Amino acid sequence: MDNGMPTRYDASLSEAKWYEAWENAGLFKPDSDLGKPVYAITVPPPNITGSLHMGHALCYPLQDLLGRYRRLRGDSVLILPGQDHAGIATQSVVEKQLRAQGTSGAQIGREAFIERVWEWRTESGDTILNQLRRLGCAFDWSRQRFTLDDRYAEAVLKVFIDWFDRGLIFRGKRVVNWDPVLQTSVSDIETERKTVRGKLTYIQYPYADGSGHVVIATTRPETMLADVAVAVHPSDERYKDKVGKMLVLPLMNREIPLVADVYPDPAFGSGAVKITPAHDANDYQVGVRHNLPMPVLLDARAKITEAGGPYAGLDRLEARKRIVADLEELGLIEKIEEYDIPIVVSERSGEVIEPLLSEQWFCDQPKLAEPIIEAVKRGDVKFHPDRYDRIFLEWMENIREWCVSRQLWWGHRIPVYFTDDGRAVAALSWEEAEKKAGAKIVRQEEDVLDTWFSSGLWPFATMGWPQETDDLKRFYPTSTLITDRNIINLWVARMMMMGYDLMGEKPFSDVMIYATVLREDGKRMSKSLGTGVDPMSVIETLGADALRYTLLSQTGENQDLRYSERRTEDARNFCNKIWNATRFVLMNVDQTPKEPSELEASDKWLLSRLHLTERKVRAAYDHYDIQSACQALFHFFWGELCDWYIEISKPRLNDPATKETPQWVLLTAIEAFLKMMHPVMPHLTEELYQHLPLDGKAAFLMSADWPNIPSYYSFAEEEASMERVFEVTRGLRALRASIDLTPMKPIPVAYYQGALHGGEQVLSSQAWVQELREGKPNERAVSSTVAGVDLHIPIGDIIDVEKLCASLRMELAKVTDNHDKLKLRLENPQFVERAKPEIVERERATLADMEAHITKLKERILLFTP
RNA sequence: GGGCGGUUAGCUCAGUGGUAGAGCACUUCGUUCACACCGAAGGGGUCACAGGUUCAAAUCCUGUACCGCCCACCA
Repeated sequence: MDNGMPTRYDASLSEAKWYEAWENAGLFKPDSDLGKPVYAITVPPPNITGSLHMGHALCYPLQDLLGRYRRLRGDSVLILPGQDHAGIATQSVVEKQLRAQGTSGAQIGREAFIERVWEWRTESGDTILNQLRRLGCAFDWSRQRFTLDDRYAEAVLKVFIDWFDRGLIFRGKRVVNWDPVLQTSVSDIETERKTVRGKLTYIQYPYADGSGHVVIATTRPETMLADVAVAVHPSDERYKDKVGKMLVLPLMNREIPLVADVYPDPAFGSGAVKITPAHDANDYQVGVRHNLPMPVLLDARAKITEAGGPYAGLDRLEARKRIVADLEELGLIEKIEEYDIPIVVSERSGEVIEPLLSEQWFCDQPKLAEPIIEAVKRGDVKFHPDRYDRIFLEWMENIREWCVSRQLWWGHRIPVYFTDDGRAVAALSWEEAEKKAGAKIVRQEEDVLDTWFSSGLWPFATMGWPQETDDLKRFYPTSTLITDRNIINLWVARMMMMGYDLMGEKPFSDVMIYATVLREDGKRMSKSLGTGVDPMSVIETLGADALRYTLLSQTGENQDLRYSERRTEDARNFCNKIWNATRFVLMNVDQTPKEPSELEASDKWLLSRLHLTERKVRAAYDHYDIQSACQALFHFFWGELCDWYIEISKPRLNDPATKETPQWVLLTAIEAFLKMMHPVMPHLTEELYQHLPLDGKAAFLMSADWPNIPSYYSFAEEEASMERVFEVTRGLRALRASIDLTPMKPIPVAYYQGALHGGEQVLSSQAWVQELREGKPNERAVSSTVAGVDLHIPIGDIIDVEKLCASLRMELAKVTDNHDKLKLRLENPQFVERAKPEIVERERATLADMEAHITKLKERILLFTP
């Protein structure tokens, strides 16, 4: 009878088993039936340096959920995973390893270094992918891609060459973010803005003609060595007659001009700004406008160059101290103030970023952005939540050139070759470059491309582009992109630009932005601070499905999600509840029951709820509103199927003459529920599905169809009457509990007056009521009224009369209070006039009920008052 | 400086005009053969604040405060 199923669900037994079974059955690959609608996701590639964190444990199962859902709905689904070489992140990890071994990249050279990185990748690169398997992600591993695979790399170079030839990529001198430790330019996303307490130093720059001085303020005094001007606002009265004069740059004894420019804010400090074009993006603009020289003061390691004269060779911070001291000695320091300085820090090295003028490769994003803006405005690509439409558009409209070159080794080397006569051509190889240039090539560009350049091709390079593969034809454009909000601009925008430009079509239709997973206290999880929760250890103790449910059931339009392990325990309990309820059904059903011709009210009620649940869940999944789907499923299963239907049907199940109908209803409900729950809890549902005695079921739940709940399972009348029955049942239980003040045996008899709508059976099946009678008892009883039904439980004299009266009076006070308020409202002519008629009608009925209730309460109080 | 999100029960959050909801936690009761990772009954909220619109506001409008995130060239 117990069919061998233990009383607790053991996640560790099921999870590995079913994952392997699915994979062996080839279920992670798209259906070969070309007639089916397609659903495709190219999964955001995790870094090869990565290991799983809670954000991943949400993001990847979310994609798995969508894939599994669409599969059940009958689509041919492709979920294509892969990895990103993550240039700067990976290179800095390997550099660190080399340093620990007492060597460095510079020492072993480019080729040996790259070899080392590849070695490291094969060693530990697949860790995170295996962790995704552990989470149950049904991804098509046979199509797995890596951004440095040969074919992928060729696609990257082809794009570069194409854009170079079309003038969309060009070389230029700009002020970029320079990381002095990693010695490369870095993108804005690889930097972090902070404010630190520092000093603002006011320095006097004397006029060359001896007519006094100008005071400038700076947070980086050492940059003065490369100053080429001082700027003031043209409208600034204080300098009206001084513009054009020359100043003597202290310490360097160089003459620099006082220029008028719109950049300085006259309200700030003295209104005069020192101009260092090579080390500040604003100053650079001023330098360009006034055609000023741009001496570079810092080298790649942020040491002072020859341009710094006597300070050459010093580190910038050392130079800063010396310069302030020297100026002090000269009496040129006006004052030094404590000041909150905004600084930019490299995410990878932690070092303060130096703005540095250097020669880099740039991509003309403003040009590429044009079609994107139109597309989003047209609704070609939609964001979820939709507020991101505007945020995205705003950024696209203000987009700037993109520095695509990195001074790294790990990545796609820029395919630009220089000829002996100084020209640059882009080509796939040295030979091709010579042919293309018609000249001798002397060297190839050393820099590599920004990681985002290659990941921007992800939706189509993974499918074999630039070849016209079958996958591309079938699955591009993809359906949904799931990502976190931090990389909308850096990654999503690039995929859009590259997709529209190179494929002539959007890369995906929907972009879903998921919540940031925070700690329980609302703070960020930080790996370096050790405040993160490790998903793998949670999976070990509570199971992958419980973790998935925890995160997915909190996924909607919210921007943050607080993770609490307690919630995963609740989710585990839910798994167990599903396990045991199904176990109960299996203990009572040994073969497929036939669909009955006649249903009782409770059967119709459950089927009706099932029907409604299916509609809710489907709509919720369709709108990425996973939390509503989970809520509907939880409520249906625990609150309706378990709490009510199973209990109600027990007497019928125990009688061979009546058991078949509830058997069929239970099996129908369980099967449908498992299917709907499957995208969230794939392992548990598969395990249970395999036990179900269903004729002609699919080999795997994973490959089954979405449940078909016919609309004739909708029974409004039975729903309403059963709800009333439940209310009465709860009322009787409450009545029982209210007299349980003293030890009580089961109630021998309960009375009722009023229409039970077929609920007699439900009430008498309650084991604690031995007999149910219609009418009113002659003896003393406690009573209450629920849903228009009077309930009485005879009590003899074993009761605390005072306590009972007190609680009756409290109830009376409460009801009277509500009654008076409602009455007042109904006496207000404006309410009766202006409110919707059905509202007024309803309120009148409520008032009548309240009046009846009050009368009864008064009677009952009298009954117990001596 | 600009923009966005949030503020509802002890905790985590649903709830877009009609007398406040869920899960957990808490209190009391209960080991009747699916499940104690369970069941039953309870207690608990002037819906951040101030105005306004409306017969009616957690819900719509305006403003304020606090928390968080994003963007930004103030030395």
